[in-house]
Amino acid sequence: MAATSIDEWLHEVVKDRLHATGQKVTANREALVGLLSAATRPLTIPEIIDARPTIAQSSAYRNLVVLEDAGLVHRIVTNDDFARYELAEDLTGHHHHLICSVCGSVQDVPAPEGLERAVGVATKAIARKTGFRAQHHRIDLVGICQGCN
Amino acid sequence: MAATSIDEWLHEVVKDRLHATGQKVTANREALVGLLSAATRPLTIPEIIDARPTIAQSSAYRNLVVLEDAGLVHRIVTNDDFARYELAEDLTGHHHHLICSVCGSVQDVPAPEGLERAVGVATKAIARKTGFRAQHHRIDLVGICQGCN
DNA sequence: CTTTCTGCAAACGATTTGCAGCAGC
DNA sequence: GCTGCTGCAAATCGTTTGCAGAAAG
Repeated sequence: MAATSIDEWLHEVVKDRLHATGQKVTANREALVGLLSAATRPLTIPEIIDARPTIAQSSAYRNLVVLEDAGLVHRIVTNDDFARYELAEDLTGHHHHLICSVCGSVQDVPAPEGLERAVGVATKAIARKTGFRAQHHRIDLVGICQGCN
Repeated sequence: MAATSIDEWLHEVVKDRLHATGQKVTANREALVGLLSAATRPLTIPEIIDARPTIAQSSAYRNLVVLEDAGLVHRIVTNDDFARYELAEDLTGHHHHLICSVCGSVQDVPAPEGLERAVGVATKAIARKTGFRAQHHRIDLVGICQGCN
């Protein structure tokens, strides 16, 4: 089965950004991007290793750093034991996270437009008052996920 | 010099909540709350130990867990090396965080009213769509602080 | 061919924990 | 006085790193 055009586009982007930072395209790196791209939520290292046991844990950590430096991957830290990784937002679209306070799971949710507008307004007001120049923002809803209800 | 009435109220709350969870009031615990209450931003363990070198590091970690379980303290994890601690929001008022991507510092900022309203609307819409029942939210602006400009 | 990646195993470092003595109540 | 806190030092565990052989370009 041929790859979809979206996958081809993604692999093109991966190649470009890796080369731009002087890195090579390898099977491990493509597998990592493929995994993250297929997930609808940020993944932990154990989840990644479970899904691709042939990737050594140290290689996973190392490559996720490389991919993050290349601007392809974003690392998220919650109160959970493990960090989580997702594709950069310019590849997935802007979104926020629903974090379950019971089971610790993290779920993606598209950013509501009204909320984004309000953040923009607030950001400007804060810049005026404090001199803080925001580059981006992060909104988490913490609560109880459907599965834990 | 007598303690201010606010401090007395705070110590009363600390006593009540510690007792409610079967814990004792100790000098270390009061010192920790006092430090966090005086700060206008969440503090790291090194900052806390610097300010009160008589508290053993392990006691600081242990007591912050106790205070968190008592609902007095809130633990925050950023991408920085250390976790940060602040008083629970029902003691300080609802606020958000400005996180500097250069120096890693974290600064408190009061929650703008319009933004809170938009979050409330978005939360309801998300609950309807996904079944996620939000208990609270967290908004971080990531950017460059005044000092790093 | 040269440079960079990979896997293994060892190192690192923030946080946690066991234990013997001290303090809250 | 009994229970639970404190400090010290050792253990834990997610993450990072050194090194020798393998792959990318």
